[in-house]
Amino acid sequence: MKSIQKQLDRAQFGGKPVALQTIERLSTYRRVLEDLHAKGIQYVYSHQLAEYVDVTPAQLRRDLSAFGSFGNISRGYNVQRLITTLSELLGTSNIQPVALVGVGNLGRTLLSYRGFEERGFSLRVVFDNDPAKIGRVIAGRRCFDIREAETVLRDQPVEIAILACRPQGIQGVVDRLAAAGVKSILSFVPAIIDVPPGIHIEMEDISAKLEKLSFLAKNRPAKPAYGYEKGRTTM
Amino acid sequence: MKSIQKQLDRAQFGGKPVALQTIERLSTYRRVLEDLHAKGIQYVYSHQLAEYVDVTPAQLRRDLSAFGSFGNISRGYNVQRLITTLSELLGTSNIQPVALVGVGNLGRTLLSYRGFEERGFSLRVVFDNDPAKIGRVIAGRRCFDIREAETVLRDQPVEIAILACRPQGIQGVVDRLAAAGVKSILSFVPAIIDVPPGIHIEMEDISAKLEKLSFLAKNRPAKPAYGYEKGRTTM
DNA sequence: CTGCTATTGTGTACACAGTCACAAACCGTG
DNA sequence: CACGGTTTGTGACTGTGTACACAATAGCAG
Ligand SMILES: NC(=O)c1ccc[n+]([C@@H]2O[C@H](COP(=O)([O-])OP(=O)(O)OC[C@H]3O[C@@H](n4cnc5c(N)ncnc54)[C@H](O)[C@@H]3O)[C@@H](O)[C@H]2O)c1
Ligand SMILES: NC(=O)c1ccc[n+]([C@@H]2O[C@H](COP(=O)([O-])OP(=O)(O)OC[C@H]3O[C@@H](n4cnc5c(N)ncnc54)[C@H](O)[C@@H]3O)[C@@H](O)[C@H]2O)c1
Repeated sequence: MKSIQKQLDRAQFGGKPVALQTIERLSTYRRVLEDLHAKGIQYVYSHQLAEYVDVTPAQLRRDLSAFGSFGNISRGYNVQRLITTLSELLGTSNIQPVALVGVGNLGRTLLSYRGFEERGFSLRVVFDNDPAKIGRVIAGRRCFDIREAETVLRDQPVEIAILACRPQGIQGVVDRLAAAGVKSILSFVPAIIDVPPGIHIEMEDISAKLEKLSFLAKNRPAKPAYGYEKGRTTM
Repeated sequence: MKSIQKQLDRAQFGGKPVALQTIERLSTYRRVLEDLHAKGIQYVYSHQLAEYVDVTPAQLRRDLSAFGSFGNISRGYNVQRLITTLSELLGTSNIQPVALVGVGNLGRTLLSYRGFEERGFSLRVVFDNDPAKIGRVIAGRRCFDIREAETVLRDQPVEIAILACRPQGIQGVVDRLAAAGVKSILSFVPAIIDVPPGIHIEMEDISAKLEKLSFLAKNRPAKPAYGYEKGRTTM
């Protein structure tokens, strides 16, 4: 019985290492840019966009510079073009199929959520291990036996999977998905998992986030108003 | 229109600054310790626990040392005692009431989830702004009008709230909660929020995590097998 | 064409999380 | 009682993410 926290703290792009935090900020930039685009704004300066995202302008420019030069030196960044660029970097230019394992309460909620499509993802392939669910159509998707993952994903390959099943036997699920070519996994399951080589697993432990918030609620910085600035949070 | 990513990257404990990542690891330690406890293990060495969590033993000891000295020098850490200590630090020794805003698909899923109780949280107070839901009892909780937040939370104070509502008017919701004494907020809503002073907001943007995973799936490190060790992931 | 202003991209400096390595403390054993 | 073995807690160091500050560049006005 083991587990990890670290697993991979750097990504690669064009041979150069990129901080994972940079990738996470790209999502934020893209979302804010979408809002600006919806407002008809065509160009934006780094200091403007940076203020929206509450990041220093230098941080924003440095983040982008890891992938190339996208700014016009005295017009700033073309909103439309930057959105396209970021989408390409994140791999969401075209809508991307995603697999879901576990069609319980959480799984069904995710299936009926429309927000994913807007961000370039589509929960297309659905698995479970409950005979009562296998073969049935749930939220428009036919539910497959998890044991057939390799077969099903051969016809309809996916790179990303979401885990919303019970902890029991989850290791087998992960190994199966890895064998079927899945590259990345988002897990809502609070269980310890051996990560197969070449796979990246992202944990979404809601209880852990609550614990963090609980700590912060009880250990507030002693001096509430000293150089304090109203912060902002995105998304 | 603004937003943030940073907002607060250090916590405080006893006047000393503590890295936020340390807090997050405490959750992991506690979870693994619970498993060990369930197995009847009474003492554990830092190098053992560290291996389960895939952290260096020094990291583990350093994390704990930010809060005191809990280890017996040649017996290691008392599992039971360390669980208690971590629970106290995280503020989950006694079950803690949490408010939920928005009883839609996601909200109802969270309400019916039993995992929170096991980790020391209880979704007790429920709000919405839909007249069809206000006053009704949903999953055993009576649903209140969000506009009455301040009144309701005066009788039943909570420090933590979860947002599972629509983005529209979310700023008003946050301000109301802050005025009602809420200290920490976990938001599933992909919207830009002005954070009132003294409040901490944690974003849970599932689409952003998928984007990160998409990037990693497409930009895999060039050399798959070079000094590679099978990693582990917890929870 | 020249000078002025404003912005991008980046070399450099800094701060800090994570690692190393060791002194101090404890235990068991002979 | 001494001693080798083992572990904790922590000073010192390193790696790296972020911030600063400036050179290079573009536009524009006169
Ligand atoms: N519901 C929530 O709000 C919530 C919140 C945080 C985390 N989680 C976690 O998400 C997971 C799912 O939660 P839920 O409330 O939907 O549970 P659930 O019991 O309602 O649904 C679980 C589903 O997964 C299926 N399943 C179980 N084992 C499987 C396997 N090995 N392979 C394929 N399918 C399998 C079951 O048949 C069932 O349909 C749990 O691990 C839970 O801890 C849930
Ligand atoms: N459902 C998912 O899987 C999922 C995943 C990620 C993020 N989210 C986000 O979570 C939020 C909720 O998602 P959902 O699928 O449950 O939506 P939903 O429409 O089913 O439910 C939203 C609920 O919030 C209530 N509400 C709206 N505005 C409110 C306000 N100002 N104050 C109080 N209550 C209000 C509505 O009356 C409704 O009951 C959305 O912002 C969504 O983007 C959902």
